[in-house]
Amino acid sequence: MERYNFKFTEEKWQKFWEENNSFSTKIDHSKEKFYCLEMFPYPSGRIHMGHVRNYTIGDVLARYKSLQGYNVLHPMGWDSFGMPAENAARQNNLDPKTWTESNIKNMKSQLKKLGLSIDWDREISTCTPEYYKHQQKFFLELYDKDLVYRKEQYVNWDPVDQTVLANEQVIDGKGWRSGAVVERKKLNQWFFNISKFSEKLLENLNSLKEWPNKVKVMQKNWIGKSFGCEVDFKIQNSKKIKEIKCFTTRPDTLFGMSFIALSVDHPVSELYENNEEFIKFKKQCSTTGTTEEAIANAEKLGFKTDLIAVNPLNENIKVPVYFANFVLMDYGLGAVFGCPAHDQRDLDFALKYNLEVRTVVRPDKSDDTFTVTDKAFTGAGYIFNSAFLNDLKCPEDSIIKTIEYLEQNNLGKKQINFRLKDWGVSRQRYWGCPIPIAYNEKGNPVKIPQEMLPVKLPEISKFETSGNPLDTLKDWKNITIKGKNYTRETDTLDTFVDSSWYFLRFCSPKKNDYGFDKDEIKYWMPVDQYIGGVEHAILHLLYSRFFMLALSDENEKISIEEPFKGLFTQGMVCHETYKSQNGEWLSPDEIETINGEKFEKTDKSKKVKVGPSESMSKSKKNIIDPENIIENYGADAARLFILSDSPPEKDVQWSDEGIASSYKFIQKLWSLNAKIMTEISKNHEINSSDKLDKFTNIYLKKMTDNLNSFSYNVLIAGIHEMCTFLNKETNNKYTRGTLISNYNKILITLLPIIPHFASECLEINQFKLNQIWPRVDESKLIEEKVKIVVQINGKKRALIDTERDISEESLLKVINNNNSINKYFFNKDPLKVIFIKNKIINIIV
RNA sequence: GGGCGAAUGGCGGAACUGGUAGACGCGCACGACUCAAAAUCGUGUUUCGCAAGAAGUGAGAGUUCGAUUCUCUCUUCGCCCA
Repeated sequence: MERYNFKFTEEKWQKFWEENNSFSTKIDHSKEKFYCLEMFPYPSGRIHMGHVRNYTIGDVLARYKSLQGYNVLHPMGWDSFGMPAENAARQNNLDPKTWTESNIKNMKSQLKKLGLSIDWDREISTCTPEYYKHQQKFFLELYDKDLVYRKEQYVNWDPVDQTVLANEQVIDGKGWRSGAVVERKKLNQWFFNISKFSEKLLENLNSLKEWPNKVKVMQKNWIGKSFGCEVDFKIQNSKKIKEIKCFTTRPDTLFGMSFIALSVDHPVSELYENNEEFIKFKKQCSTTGTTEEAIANAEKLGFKTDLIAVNPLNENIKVPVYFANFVLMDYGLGAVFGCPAHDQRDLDFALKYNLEVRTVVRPDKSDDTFTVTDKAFTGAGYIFNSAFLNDLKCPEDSIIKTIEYLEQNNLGKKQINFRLKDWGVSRQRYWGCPIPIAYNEKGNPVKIPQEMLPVKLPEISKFETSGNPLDTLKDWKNITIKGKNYTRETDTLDTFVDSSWYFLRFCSPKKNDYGFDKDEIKYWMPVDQYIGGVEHAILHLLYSRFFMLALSDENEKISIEEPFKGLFTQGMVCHETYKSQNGEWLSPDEIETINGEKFEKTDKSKKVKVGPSESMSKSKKNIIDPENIIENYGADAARLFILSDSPPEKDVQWSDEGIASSYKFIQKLWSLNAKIMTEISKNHEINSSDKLDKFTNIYLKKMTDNLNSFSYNVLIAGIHEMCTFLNKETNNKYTRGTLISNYNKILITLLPIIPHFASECLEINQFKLNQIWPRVDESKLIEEKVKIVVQINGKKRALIDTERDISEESLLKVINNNNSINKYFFNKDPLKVIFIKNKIINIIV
């Protein structure tokens, strides 16, 4: 028998699918639709194992749903704007467009080699004007709806690269590429008013039944709804400032207040504009990063003003007002009152500046000795030292009571606050979607008229200077609209905008006059199953949800609020890490294993240090190139292995043994196929079909259940069992008809996982290629013989074969007559018997 | 510090609503084929024990006839937020 030639077979079927447009889809109202989407890739040039895993999981589902008779939409595209293209262009002296396009070409051919059931007619690329022109229209649409606005915001500015850095690009206060000390700079930026939908985005999470709970929790925390109250503090000694409003979630600790802390950007700061000490302090604050974490970890610093604030609940408590580095203008009102005893940050601050620490909550009502000294008490308890609040249960009763009092006396009001901030979408970069805005001489923005869209990115041959090339392209930058002169906005949009609506574009990728077609959307949306990495659990998913709301709000064209009905987050692909004796990272193909020990390939006297298995990354060189794997083992083996070792939602370890074993298993299935075909040709007429029929149905049930629950690793275990069983069982001389009908069904179940192999087997066995997922015959699942566990005092003592539905009495009779069991309760009367039909009997003696 | 989740053989992992713990794979051992090796096929493989048997799902308690599964406390690890 010939060995299975994966190279020949895989090429053959990929060609077949392409020539027959096997996966191209259109609306078909006679069928139920299924929109299966995997997060589209950034075209870095080569696919990595993470892609292989992501797209294999999606492909198994798409092919399975398709076999079940659904009209499946399974598209693919490219998230092709973004920084790596600019970096590569600078390094290699070419332009981002050429670089990106050639990457797309490479990656597309690599993806095709995986045998994915993708409708390539719907391919989109976000860096093309055909895509981003619609995005510009959406931008203006949102602008008209007041969902887009401009404001000044601090950014991380790299003075060498002349560019804005994202928080994660700032390492130890320095730019990740230039190494220059990063400055905080205020820039005018465009924002999407995502916070308008805070409540809706939070509330709708409840409707997402097919999302992993942890993602919903993450989003909930990110939106961060908090109940609290706005409190008005009278300022005693200033003519200009009469009052400062603070937001707090703990108004019940007001009696413990000992200072007020303001953000350096708080309006009150105008009073100190010319104060040199204050200017110095403000500058010092600007050296701490912009992340909440950086601010939380930084030493608490303050600048004392001469203002004195009065406690609204007790006029005798008068406290100083500080500017402090841990208060942000973005949160609440940029002003908080400090209660050191019950907030660690406030306590750190108070201890530093020698402020009073007044304890007002204690864990126990009667504990008169409880006082906070160096550790803030934030737990639940009872209020004391607080006049009319004394002895109230804290926090549940005390907060309500305080807010009631403040509202009744016009001293403050109940307030809901969200942590979610508006989405800054301006990026000072070239390789992104141009923002369709221009400015007049006064600097006021105007929309680029519809007929002048798209605002195309001007082509450049290479990056010469640092900074954004759009700033220096005068021909592009200066424009005339209706005879008047304007300058263009030179910022481009965050690439998260590109990916916030691409799933809509896939429904009608060629539509020219608008981003999507409402009939197509109505049929295909929402995405039934979205699959991707958990690293996008917050931003990408939240932004996409926002976009759906922003577009459907006041827009009767579509009435879908949530874009992704089901979400599945897959784990990462890991590999062992290797280091040479002098501590350099080594890649797996620089290693050779001799007698279970690992050595450097180039010098086999050098032993290699094996490190823990970690997510594949360039920096640790623990990367396996999927293209090599496909070349050496085939796409089916790669697909099989990436699914077989771990549940898809958990991390999987790539191993040489594993992929080799999958490869061997396919060869084994190939021999099995040959064996069965030989048996079929013999056409025996002896055996009853019962045993084989039963097996097939049990197998089918398992396969179907495991596919529905994403238990792909268990599903593959089932295929192994099937192979072992059939190898033995086909010796039992079944009739031709029995073998064909059972084996045909089994081959169909292999189609989603190893499609090339299964298609080839179907074809050479002369089975039909277009078949539907086999139905489970429930009547065949019933066993007439069952195994019953016999327990004595809860301990398993025996396993007995009986006929189905045996009664407790008859079973006890059998047990009493069985010497190997009755020895365990010889001479003792059963105290109690627990009997579960067809399962277990437990005798207590 | 808060939230969420996890912990099962040498390893990756199975176990439906509480009912045979360790499916399946890797690794390992032995055997067959071979002059030999590779490949392939077969058998075995939680631990202790020659065996009968006993113990056993991170640790400790609890509920139950019965707990990997439910409850509580703790430990370690992972992720998110701070």
